[in-house]
Amino acid sequence: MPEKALSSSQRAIRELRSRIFSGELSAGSDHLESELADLLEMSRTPVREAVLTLESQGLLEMRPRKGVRILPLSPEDMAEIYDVLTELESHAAERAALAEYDEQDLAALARAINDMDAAIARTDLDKWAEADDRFHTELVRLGGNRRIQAIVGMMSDQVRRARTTTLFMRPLPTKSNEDHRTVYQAIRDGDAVTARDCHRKHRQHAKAILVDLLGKHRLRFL
Amino acid sequence: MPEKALSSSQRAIRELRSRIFSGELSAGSDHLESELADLLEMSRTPVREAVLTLESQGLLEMRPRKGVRILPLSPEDMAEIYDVLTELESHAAERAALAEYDEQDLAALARAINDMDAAIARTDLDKWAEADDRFHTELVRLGGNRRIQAIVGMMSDQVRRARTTTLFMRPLPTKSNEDHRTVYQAIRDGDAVTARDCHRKHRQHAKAILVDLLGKHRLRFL
DNA sequence: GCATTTATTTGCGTATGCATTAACAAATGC
DNA sequence: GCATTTGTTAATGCATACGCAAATAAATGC
Repeated sequence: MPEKALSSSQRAIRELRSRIFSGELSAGSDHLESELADLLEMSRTPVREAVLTLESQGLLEMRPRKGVRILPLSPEDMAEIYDVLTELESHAAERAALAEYDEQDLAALARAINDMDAAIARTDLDKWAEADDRFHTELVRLGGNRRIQAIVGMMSDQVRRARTTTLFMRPLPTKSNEDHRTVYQAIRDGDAVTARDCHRKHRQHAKAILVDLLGKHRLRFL
Repeated sequence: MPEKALSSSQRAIRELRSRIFSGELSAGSDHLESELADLLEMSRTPVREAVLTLESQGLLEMRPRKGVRILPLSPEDMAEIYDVLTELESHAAERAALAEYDEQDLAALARAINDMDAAIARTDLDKWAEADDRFHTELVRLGGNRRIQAIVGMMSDQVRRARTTTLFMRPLPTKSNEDHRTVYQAIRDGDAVTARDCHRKHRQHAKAILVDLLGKHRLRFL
């Protein structure tokens, strides 16, 4: 229960991330270090450390004398990110299938799938997105490669911002969950090839839909 | 020619990296921030910023009151890294094949292959390793995905340390260059599937050899 | 003699101040 | 009137300083 006592730098990272995702710090905007320090009610030092970290994660960019710039994502960026996610997640799916997990181990995965079904039935897109996130995170975790987990985590963060915008522009992702179930069964049955290929197609499909959507709506930046 | 004037933080990053790769800062060793500051002849602040960056790149770890620890790489770590490299590089190979490059564009790739042949003929393993690096870097560059370039760059850095040790324990990589040529030809001919699959097998093979080597020599950490 | 508590040291986290440098504006020369 | 130069401002990069928390050593009680 003494869950407190997070260092200012860590808080700065969390706060800045959250404000970037919420749009409070919008993409493309410039901010001074001192401005961010005021905003978070701490001094420049921890803010600077947080900004350094977030810069190396590709969320923003420090430009001397210009301020900190929240990086906008172009459709090309989204395509790049989806390609990385596609390759690394399908590898994770393959590995998960080879790991001989039992249903117990896969419970979280199954729950995420069910939650998505439930959310779709209620047309609750936010809940669906949350469960979808959970599915992918859990899948990668089951893959067992911690470097992949870290990379996918970073890339997913960047996608998350875009999803807020695009989620309500696309048709209900009803078919998506069929893919999830197939991947789940393949993992449970130890069918590595199917797990890999199916998840790969799933992600490639998602990428195609997104890129198409961005093109249709002339969304050059997010 | 006024190529100078690099910020202290940037210098700290370069210096620390170089000293980590050279072994001057050996894996597993602990160092105080102030100690590193003395070593680089600057104050703690830029060192701290550099350490933050290198930590997010997985080269070291900050442990409060314990100092910064140069992370050792276990065989499991190497396996993880190779899996990431395998997936992302084969994607790059696929994309490069689809990009319709002409021989002009692929000149650097061809040169790297020839340099490897030459190095093998002279049994110059260092030169071979350098050219091999060049081949993979160029391949990923041709793939066109900048995020993949960044990730592969980071992972390759980590492998580099291990390679210094293992390079002289393995047989001459004569067969390796056949793979490189096949990939090259597939890219030139626009054969994406072959480029992808062949490079994938190439990397998986390299991983197997390395892991086997580490196991044989009981190298638990590098 | 061992354990628990207290004191001391040591290193990190954060703040603050100063120096440096780039951007912008104004002024002067052509 | 335009360009080049100089001056001013403002934001960053870096260093120093301080407080706090943790690890270790010392000391006291049992």
